[in-house]
Amino acid sequence: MGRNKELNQKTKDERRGQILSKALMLFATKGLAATKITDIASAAGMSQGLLYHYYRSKEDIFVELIRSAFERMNTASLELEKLPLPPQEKIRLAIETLLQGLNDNEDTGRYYLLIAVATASEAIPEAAKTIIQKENLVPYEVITRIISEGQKDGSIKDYEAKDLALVFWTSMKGLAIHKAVHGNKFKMPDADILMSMFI
Amino acid sequence: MGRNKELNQKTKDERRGQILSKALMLFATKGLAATKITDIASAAGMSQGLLYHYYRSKEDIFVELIRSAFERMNTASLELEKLPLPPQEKIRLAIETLLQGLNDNEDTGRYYLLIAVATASEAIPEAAKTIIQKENLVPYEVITRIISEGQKDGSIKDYEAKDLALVFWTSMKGLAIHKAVHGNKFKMPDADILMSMFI
DNA sequence: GTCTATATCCAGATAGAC
DNA sequence: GTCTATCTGGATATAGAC
Repeated sequence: MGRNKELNQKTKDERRGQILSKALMLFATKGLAATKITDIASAAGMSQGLLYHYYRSKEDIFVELIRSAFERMNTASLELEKLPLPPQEKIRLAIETLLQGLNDNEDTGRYYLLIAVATASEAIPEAAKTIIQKENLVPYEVITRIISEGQKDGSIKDYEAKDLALVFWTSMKGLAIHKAVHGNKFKMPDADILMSMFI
Repeated sequence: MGRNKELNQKTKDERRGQILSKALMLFATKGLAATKITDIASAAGMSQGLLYHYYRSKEDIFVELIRSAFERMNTASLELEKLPLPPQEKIRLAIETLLQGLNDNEDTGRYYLLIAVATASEAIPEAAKTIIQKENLVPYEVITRIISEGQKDGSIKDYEAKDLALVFWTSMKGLAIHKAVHGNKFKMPDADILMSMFI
């Protein structure tokens, strides 16, 4: 009995995961408003009606994805900061990991694209705006701290740390968008190019 | 008689310009699908009905803006290339002009944002896709040529010219998006930071 | 040229059968 | 859990009066 309940919960979670994955692709390439609930349902292989068994609305799905995107990005940022590496190596690792992620895992790029497009748009649910406002700064702050540390020991150039952090993230998001458009034809730039802003 | 016709045409063009300017702001901040035709009409101070006197559809307005955005961007690129300056000075001028434009003229940032978002989106009119496909490469090609020239005389670093051009433009578009979100709170980074990838 | 009113359509969400 | 059928609302575009 309890076992059945757990099993049901598990398959339900899996189903939700499928829906989220398809919705991520659609939201990233078409945006929230242009993505129809039927698009998501048919991409996930179910009827519109059934989709409402798993999510209460299109906006709920969107908010869930935004939450998840920031959780991944911010967790990764904070993990990076904790690594026992000198600051400039953290920056290099961040650049290489992000470029690699964009190349290898399609969802990685889509999460960044989703954040980039959602952050730029006013036409998103209030709940999503709240999350963005609360979470958006974390990666900037982490990178700023790493850069400041590297500037103290002289291993990172002496531009304003905030400026460097800004250019770091805007460049990454720009690359994510480009990747989303050109897909596999897109050859990653050499990480050294980006590194040369820092060292 | 002919004079009246000209005058009418002129005020009509002005009215179209007002509509385009308001639509640009809305499309840039909300996207095509989330922008309602009534939003545009009321922002331009007219009824929905009247708007259809000037444009046949919301998509027509969008396509017109895309066309105009690329015309500006590509003209500016080609003008830059023709200037009697050494290659690395052209790069520096491009960066400074773009950062300045983002700072001073609100529409400049919006045009870049419109291009960035439209290029990333599948949910745009076919006519817009055609324009993008045809025009999108011009700035990349111009910058690539300038970089190659600078590499011949040794004044620009020897990374792959195409990679450098890609990072150049993706960074610029990333900054444009950031500017659109944070508006006036947004302090431009030092142009030297971006230059340090090239020299 | 400009407005209000309206026809038409389409998408989000619900109801109810299986 | 899953589907089909349907209600409802809202947005595009048109018609017609001024």
